[in-house]
Amino acid sequence: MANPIPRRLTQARQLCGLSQRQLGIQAGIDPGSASPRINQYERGKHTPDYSTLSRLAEVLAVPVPYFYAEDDVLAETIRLFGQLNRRQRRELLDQIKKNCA
Amino acid sequence: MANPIPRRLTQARQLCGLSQRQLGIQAGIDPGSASPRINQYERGKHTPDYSTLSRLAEVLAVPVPYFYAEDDVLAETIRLFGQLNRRQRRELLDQIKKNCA
DNA sequence: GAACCCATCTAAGGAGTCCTTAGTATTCCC
DNA sequence: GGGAATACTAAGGACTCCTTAGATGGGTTC
Repeated sequence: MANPIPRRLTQARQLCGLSQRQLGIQAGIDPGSASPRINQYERGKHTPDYSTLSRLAEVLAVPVPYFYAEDDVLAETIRLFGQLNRRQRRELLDQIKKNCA
Repeated sequence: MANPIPRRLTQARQLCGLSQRQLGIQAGIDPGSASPRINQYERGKHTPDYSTLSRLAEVLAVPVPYFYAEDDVLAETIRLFGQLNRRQRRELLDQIKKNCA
């Protein structure tokens, strides 16, 4: 199975209407290397470490695990989870537990 | 924020009742280096690449994104999501969409 | 208690990956 | 054409990982 980061990163970035360079800069990457780095990530040439991924997630307003979801339904579930408040998250988890039992 | 992999990996491994070495071997790592590698992952000394993480996830029966969940509620949501069938997953996603709208 | 086994953990260095620099190609706008 | 923005790539020094070798502590058996 292929690393899902390239696809997820591109998806989320384009949804935010950012260029590769802009995304990198907003995530705190040196402006001189922001463009190649994000490009390398999106093309699967290299993989960002956790702290980089964490800052990218913050800029793109998605939870970090979103980048690692192969399954589209799981990816969307994770993305929307990030928009719920604490009570809604708990309620959601309780509901799944019922389905599993 | 700290990388959640160490904590999640330890949690999932212990739930399966495997030793660090056993987990590594079952994930296809060379038996001669399985023990130190898993230990380094669990202690946060090093980070596994995607293909390694993917094989660990398979052995431990969790989705890959589970390892990257900082939030405990999200972690449990992702873990249980992996145990649902396709229809249940769709239903779950539809439910979240209602909550978001 | 000593000899063994198992699990956890660590140091160190060769092997491998990433980040930076420098640059190309394409498009769009003036 | 000239300028600016975007996407993209090669190459090498900088950095991280994987492997090897071994230390530590807890059981168990003799």
